[in-house]
Amino acid sequence: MADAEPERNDAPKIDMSYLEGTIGYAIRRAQLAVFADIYRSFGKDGLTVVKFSVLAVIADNPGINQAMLAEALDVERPRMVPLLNDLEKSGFVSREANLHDRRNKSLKLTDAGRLMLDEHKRRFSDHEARLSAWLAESRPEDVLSLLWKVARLRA
Amino acid sequence: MADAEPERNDAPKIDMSYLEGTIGYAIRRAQLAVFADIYRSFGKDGLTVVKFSVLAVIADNPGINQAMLAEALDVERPRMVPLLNDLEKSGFVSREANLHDRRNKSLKLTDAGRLMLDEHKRRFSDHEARLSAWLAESRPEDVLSLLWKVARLRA
DNA sequence: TATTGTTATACTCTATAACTATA
DNA sequence: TATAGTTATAGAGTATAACAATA
Repeated sequence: MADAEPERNDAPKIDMSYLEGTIGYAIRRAQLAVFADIYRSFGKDGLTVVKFSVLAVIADNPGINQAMLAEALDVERPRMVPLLNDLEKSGFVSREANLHDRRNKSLKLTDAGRLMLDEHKRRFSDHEARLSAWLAESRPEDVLSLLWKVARLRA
Repeated sequence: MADAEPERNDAPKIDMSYLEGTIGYAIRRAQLAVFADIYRSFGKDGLTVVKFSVLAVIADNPGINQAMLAEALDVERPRMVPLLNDLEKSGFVSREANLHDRRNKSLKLTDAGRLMLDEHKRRFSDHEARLSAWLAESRPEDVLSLLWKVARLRA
């Protein structure tokens, strides 16, 4: 009943008390629960979280180049290449040559990309509403209990 | 200055306001910051976080089998095999045949495994002390700000 | 039939190094 | 020389399917 006890009643009796008392383990489980819930909202036909993030940043920063985008999202530059290849192939992002500095490519959303992003923002807000409601129910004060509360979102 | 603004002053001016307003993005960044800090404490010669978790669970549940361990840590059963192979090769874990049910293997820490675990628990507590001190400095009340505060741990 | 440990496969992610074309 | 995009590579992590031994 206490928020600090993240037990599942169907699980066998394994002593996890040490790990469950650490913020590191709690935040990892909480993050996985949140992402699982996001994917629940995105659905089978949905974008990955990373691609959604890429579209969201390009939308608010039209003309941004790949290096800046990678830095903003804290992923390595080489990671952006297959990601943007896919998004370009899907018709959501355009890569235009930058005339002022031909090393750069200027990233923009296509109309289809804008529609896809908006649709996923709607789906994302379903997730956020679910999470907010879950936390509003009874929000633990200490950090560890709060993270375990998040981790139990639709556990 | 406000806790809700996770800006880095060295970064270029990119509008990240949408993602930074979501718990999903904040908890991901917070989790990465926490793990980075754990690895800072574990050091170059240290275990991975997963291997540390495996040792910690076996220590408190001697004789546990691989399937139960996998379920407890929420990793797939096949993942445990190379993990335990490594830990066995390193001399930290023993896999004994279970006489009552010969499908099972009974996992135990070796003396070296116990020493390795204890050493890493000490290093882990350094991390936790650093994190606690960081949060005690000024702990934001709302979840989003709290996560961004965590995410800025040694950012 | 069901379960444990295992193998195999495939895809994603992370982290580097190095190449090319530009500047 | 430095930077942007790219290629290549290697190591983790994730997710499934399937197999042998055992129950």
